[in-house]
Order: sequence, then C-alpha cells, then structure tokens
Amino acid sequence: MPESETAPLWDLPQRRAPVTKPARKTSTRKSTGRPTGRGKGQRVPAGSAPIARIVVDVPLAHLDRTFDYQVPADLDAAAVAGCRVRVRFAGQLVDGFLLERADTTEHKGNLAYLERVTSSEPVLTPALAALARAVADRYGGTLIDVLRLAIPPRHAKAEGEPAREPAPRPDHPEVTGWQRYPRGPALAEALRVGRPAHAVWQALPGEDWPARLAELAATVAAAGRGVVLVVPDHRDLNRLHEACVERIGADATISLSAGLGPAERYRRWLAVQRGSARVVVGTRAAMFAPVADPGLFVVWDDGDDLHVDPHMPYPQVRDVLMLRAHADKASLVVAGFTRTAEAQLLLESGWAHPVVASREELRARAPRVTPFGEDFDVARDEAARAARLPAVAFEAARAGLKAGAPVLVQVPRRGYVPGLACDHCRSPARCRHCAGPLLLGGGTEGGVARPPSCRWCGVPDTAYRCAACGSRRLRAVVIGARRTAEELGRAFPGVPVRTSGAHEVLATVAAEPALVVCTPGAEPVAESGYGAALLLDGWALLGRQDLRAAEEALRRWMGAAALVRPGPEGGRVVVGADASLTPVQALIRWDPGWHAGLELAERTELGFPPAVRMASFEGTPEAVATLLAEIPLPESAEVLGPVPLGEPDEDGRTDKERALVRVPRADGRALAAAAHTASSLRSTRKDPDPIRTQLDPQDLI
DNA sequence: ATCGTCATTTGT
DNA sequence: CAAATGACGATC
Repeated sequence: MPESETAPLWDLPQRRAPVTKPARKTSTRKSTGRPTGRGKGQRVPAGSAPIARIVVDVPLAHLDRTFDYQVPADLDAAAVAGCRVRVRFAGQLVDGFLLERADTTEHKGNLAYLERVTSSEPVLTPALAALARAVADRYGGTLIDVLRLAIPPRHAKAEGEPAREPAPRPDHPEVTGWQRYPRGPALAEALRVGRPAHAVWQALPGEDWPARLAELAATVAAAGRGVVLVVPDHRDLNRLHEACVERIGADATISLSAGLGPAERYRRWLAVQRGSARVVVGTRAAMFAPVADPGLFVVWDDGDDLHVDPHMPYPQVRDVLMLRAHADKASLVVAGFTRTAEAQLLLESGWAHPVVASREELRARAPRVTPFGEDFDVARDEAARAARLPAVAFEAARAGLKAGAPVLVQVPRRGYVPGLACDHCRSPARCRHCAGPLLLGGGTEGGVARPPSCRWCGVPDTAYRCAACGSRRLRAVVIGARRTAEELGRAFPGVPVRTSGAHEVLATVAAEPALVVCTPGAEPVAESGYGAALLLDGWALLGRQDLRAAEEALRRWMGAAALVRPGPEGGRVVVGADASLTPVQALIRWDPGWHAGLELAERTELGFPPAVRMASFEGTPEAVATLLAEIPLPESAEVLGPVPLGEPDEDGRTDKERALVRVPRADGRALAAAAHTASSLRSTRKDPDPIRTQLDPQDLI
C-alpha cells in the first residue's frame, strides 16, 4: 500500500487517497445498538476517578493540551497517574502519558476508553509535568516535545528489576576547598541549612573543579536533599562522577548520559525517579533528571554549545535549571573558568551572587600569558621557522618540555564562518540598521561584486564606515592555516606528539614531555598540569562572525590555560591574537568577569541577547512570510529580515529564509507564546512546509 | 483513520 | 423536497 494511504494524519503534508471506493457499510455495528466495545466485550468505567487526562504523543502544536478518556474497570489498577498508555486518538492508536485521574470531565460528548496501559511505572510525576510545561512555555514549544527529551524511551526489562534501597545520607563533608573564595563558605553554609542560593562561580585556574562541585553536592546530600549537576561532555562527566563517588559514595551517585545505551539509560533514570540516588551527574539530558526533593542544581561551563539540546524546542541547560531552581526553591550554581554574558546578567540583575577568588589569589594562581600579533618574530630555530612558530611560543614550549611536562597546542578547527571586520581596528563589521553581522554575499551583480549585507535584516551596506574608528576599508578575516602535528613535531625533534580532536578525544595525558595538539574543547587533562599552552587559534576564533565570538574565544583559551601549571612561575601561555583585543586582555589579566561585563554592556547597546529575547523562524520564503503576517507579536517586537539562509543558487535565490524577532526581556514570555500560537495555526491548517522555530538561538550568525 | 457536521448534489 | 453524497474539521 502506498505510504500516502497509511500515513497518519500528522505526517504532514497530508494527501488524501482518492475516494473511488464504493461506500462502505460502517453503520451496521451501530445499528445493533451496542456501545463502543467491540471484540473486547462490554467495557465499564472504573468505580472511582473514572476519567484519565492524557497527554497524547502527536506532534501538532494545536493539540498541545490534555484529552480526557474513560478508564475501563479492568485497567483501573494499572492506570496510575504518570503512567504510559495507548489510546485511540482520531482513529489511530497513539502513545500517551496519563497525567492524572479525575472524577469529572469538561468534555461534552462521548469519551473513548483507554486502549491499554503500556506500563504502570509512574514516569510522568506532577513535578516533571510542571517542569516540562514550564520549559515548553519558555521556548514556545509543546509539552510532548519536552517530555520526549525528559523521559527516556522505555525498556521493559529495566522496569522489572527491583528498586535499590535509597542510599543513606552521607556525612556532612569538609568544604575546605571553598575557603579560597570569599563567598565560598557562605555558599556552602547556605546549602548546608537549605537556604536557596544563586551563585555564579568563577573557578580559579588549575582548580580541581570536580572536587569543589562534589563538595557542594555532598553538603546538600548530607542535608537530605537531591542534587543535579550537568556538564558538557563525557570527559567532564567522568571526572565529576569520580569526584562525587569519592565524597558521597557510589550508592548515592548516579551518572546519566546519552552514551549509555537504551537499557542502561532507562535503568539509571528509573533509579533516580524511584529515589535511589540523591546526586545525579550527567550531560545535558540530565537537566530534567527527576531527582527527589532537589536542593541544588549546577551547570558547569554554561557557555558550551553542547548545553543546547538539538531537538525541539532546543532548551538550554542553564535556562532549564533556572526554571527548576525557581520552582523547587532550590539553589543554582552557574560555574566555569569563564563567565557568559547570560551569567553576567544574573549577577547584574541581583538574582545571583558572584563567587570569585580575590585578586591576590588570582594573581598567585593565574599563568603568565603572552600574546603575539600577526607580525610576530619567527623563532630563529630552523625547524620552528618552517612551522611558522613565533619565538615566544617556541621558547615557552621548550621551557615546558624541559621542566618534564607536556605542552598543550590548541589549533583551530575547520569550518568556522569567516567574517568581515574593519581593516584598521579589526572591530567586527556591523549593520547600521540592526547591528547584525555584515557578510559578503558572494557572486556579482552586473559584473560588480555585491556589497556586503546584513545577515539578519538583509540590508546591503554600500558605504561601510567603521563605528569604532571611522575607517572605510573592510577585510575578510582569513582563517589561519592549520598547523599540522607533523610540522610542530619537526620543531621539537624527539618529543612525542599526541593529538586530540574530532576523531579521537583523549581524556588525560601523562606527566611527561609531549606535544599535545588538540582542537578547542578536546584538551586532555594533564596529570600534574601542562608545562605550557600555545593557543594558535586566535585569529580563527576571533574572526568568526558570531556575536559570541569574543566570549567563545576567551572560554576556549581559559579552558586550555586553566590546565597549565598554575601561577606566574608555572607554565606559560602564549596566545596568537593581538594584545589590544579585549578577550586577550581578559586572558592576560585573568579577569573573565570584566570581559563578561563589557560583553553584556555591548550586547545591551546593540540589542543582542541576553539583553533582549530573540526568536528565529526558518523555512521557505512563503512559509516565513505567512508566519510573519499572522504571528500575534507583542507591540514591542521588532522583526529583522527575512534574509536568505545558506548558499544561494546561480539565480541568487535560496530555498530557505530566516527571520528574527527581538523583544525586550520583559516580553520574552509573550514572544514564546506568539511562537506557539503561530505553530498552532500552521498545524491546524496542515501547512506542508515546516518552520524551524527557535527561542534565544545560540548561533546568531 | 474515523467520526460528526454541514453544504451540495441527486432522485423523485 | 427528501435522501444521498462529499468536503471539512476536529480529533476526548
């Protein structure tokens, strides 16, 4: 049978099978006067609370609400609140969750019966339902979309296994590691007595951050409350898990990650749900972990884009944990070596307190940083000259290796979007209209090269003038050539070269001389610190035409530099970027808070997130135009674009466009609600062309 | 898919 | 003018 005839209605676009069949006799059953039961015998409603409110698993935004069903008496015991069910919905059997049992219904008309209870495991607890609803509302998405992210797929075998005994409370731990931070002891004390605290923690370079976070988790666990700690990737997870097991015990700690496989993943998630563990560590999906009585939520390195779930509605870990901390009156710690503009906003709005070491402590711990510009002195050493290695970098590496330590070499990753910048002062070229990023469109128009145009609103700029220095000249920011491991190896004969990157990511390297070449984010931890770090990706990181480029560069650099032996007498850090640039200054002075303050001020002035809330809508030009025409935006909304997305074809057209909408933060909820309404209108109409809706998108290229 | 509703067509 | 048909929309 062709797909179009069996495809469920919500497989858009819908094509109706031609109606050529002779009319079927569908009314014979009815004419017998028998009620809905057929082949299953007479079904009677359960004696008490015979109504079940069901969240049906259909992807249509306008069906984002519950539907009432009758609970047949034979499913009365199995149909518990929170369980998974199957129901007949618009003629088809679909999965759903039983949100609650009730005595009455608002629905006029006949109610269908639950078809069956898939599993009586109460996976959708009231707390999780409330969280998923809040997340859906925050992002203009649907409840079921969030539930798909929050509840792992069922694995029957795991449900049969008996629940572990709840782990005993650990003893109150020593939190001496927090003495180095002036507000550290106060944070620990608040956690101990269960007073909700909101903190932005800036870890010292060389800090054993998994140990510090485990101390906080142990404090909360000892007070009898639950903890959720979320890290970007596997390597961070392993370190943190180990630290937590050491301080809290293997019984009380559970590690959740996507890499576990379906059975183990569900098994551990159930263990959390059943209250067997007080402390959950995990990667981003763990942000929804249904830990009992949560007292503390932690996100480590909140600027990492791995903290954004790539599935609709694209929730971000820090934002979700903020919602949870608010709902549960729990504490939140946003932590990292650096500070995002979002975290800075939490501080400046007074919602959170900074936990930062004193300047003296920082001076004692921060590595010495030396920048080199494009016109650096090439090392005199012949092999180093061949690798175009600057003299400072060569010397720093040699000193580090001589001290018996490995040396970290950070090289750019391929695939960054090259941007446009002022030829004179290197400020990113911005649109005069909306301050969006200017990019070269490519191609020609009447034999003349197209002028640069705004990536957001599409307005071309034929007479660019730098806002910072007035220069009229633009330059394309060239992505520096990747220096290969071999080239570097030749500069240091006899030294082993290890690589860590997309293909194979190393977790650790031994405390012996070696060159460790890696792409940003893939830096292994050196057992007793690196002897030096060469950050050779400066131009590539800063040249990205991305509003987060500077923040991201600093995050990458500090992430690497924090692995170097700390202190001015420790390993040196050499960075390939101009000393006059603010992220470079922030690195030299080890002051990410200062940088975040500047970053937030700039974004406030330019109207970028997080100073405003944004939504992006991507789809065919027609679909985007329709959406913009009907979306009930708040008065304050400003529409940017739409602009073409991706590479245009030879006619200069693209099949995809993007529009951005920005509103003041106060109207963020209204913007999300408008996005949801627009999705509902589209799904009601069965519009065939999908629109990708994203709130506060990470990438605003 | 499937049902009910309502407008339109068809049969007397 | 009544009955049959079909398009449409909600979907419990």
